[in-house]
Amino acid sequence: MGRYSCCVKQKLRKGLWSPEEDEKLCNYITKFGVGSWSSVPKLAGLQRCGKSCRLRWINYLRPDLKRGMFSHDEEDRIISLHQVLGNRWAQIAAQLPGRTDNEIKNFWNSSLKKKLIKQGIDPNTHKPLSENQVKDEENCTNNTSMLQIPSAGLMDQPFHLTNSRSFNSEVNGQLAEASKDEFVSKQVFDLLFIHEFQANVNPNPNPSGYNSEILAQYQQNMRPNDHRQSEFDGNPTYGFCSETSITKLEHGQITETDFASSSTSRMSSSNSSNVCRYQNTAEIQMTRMLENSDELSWEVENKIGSLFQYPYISIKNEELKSSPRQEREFYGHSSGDFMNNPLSSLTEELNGATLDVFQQI
DNA sequence: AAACATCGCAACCGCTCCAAC
DNA sequence: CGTTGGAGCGGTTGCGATGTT
Repeated sequence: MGRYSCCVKQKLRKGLWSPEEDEKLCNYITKFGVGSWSSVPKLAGLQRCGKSCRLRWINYLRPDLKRGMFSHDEEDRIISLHQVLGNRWAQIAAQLPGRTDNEIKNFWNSSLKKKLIKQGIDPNTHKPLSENQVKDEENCTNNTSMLQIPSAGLMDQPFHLTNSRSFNSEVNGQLAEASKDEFVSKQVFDLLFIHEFQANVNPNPNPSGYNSEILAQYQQNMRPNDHRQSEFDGNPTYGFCSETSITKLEHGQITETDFASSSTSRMSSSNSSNVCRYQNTAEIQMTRMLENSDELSWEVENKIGSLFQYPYISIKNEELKSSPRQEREFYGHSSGDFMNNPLSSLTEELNGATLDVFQQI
């Protein structure tokens, strides 16, 4: 049985918004703020559903929205963030003040994807494409969101996120789809790489997969923070996990460190103490990983590089506004770039370290 | 100039999550 | 503990603008 949209059900207006409707919505929200979206249309005198009003406000009418083309900086950040987050547009948008998830999603699908393919990079995996793949990618627009997570444990069994609700495990070149329940639940994926990474460097690896105790704790303790808290605050968010708690392994126990509430997630201005505090937090994370690791692949290293790059890029943005050349040199994924990172000592430490992780899931 | 193809963006749809009851 | 409704997310669609033949 199909579902009817709320607009159809209530015989409400659909389609493009007229300037008059925009004005009504703007006036209402400016006056009364956003309360319950479902009551907004009625109170604002609009023949629309609340959902439609919400979308119109968020994607178009919000005063803090940036307009116009994406800058080169934004482009780079989207690509880098997508490499880590996949199609989690809302989380990507949270790192780009003034941009909406919809806008970024459209920009990705219409422009960035093609750009990467032209550069010989698979937009899904962010890995180099073979010649045949380049042709295939150019010829067919495969909409499947296949995020290969190139993290350590997935070296032998790469994972593909086919969509946000299921994922595949590739074993010996064969894709075997499994429901999220057969694995560890979507939440674990939502913990993002660092969580995944840490879950797998637990000191008591279970050869059959994730340590069930740790996983249970993950599922119990960890969930992405409500993004609503940061969506409209107007402050740029910094730090990789601004909307996601991050965990530490302490004596086999998982404790929660809320990035959003730490100094790392938000900076009102450039401030060196923020750098230090971030670094401290990162070091806690990384040290714990190192304590439980022996070796890291280049993939893992790159991943970590990407992971810790964002906050620093943000800081650099503030610091290097007057020096576009330096700024430009910093972006990207080369090791040289990362060497300039205050966190570079961490990556140096990772070289030659061993990681006994991600045997399988 | 007209017809057709392609592109980009705004908006919609269907789903999940979660809080309230 | 099940149900309900609101909010939000990601995928998809529709349509106007632009380019090409």
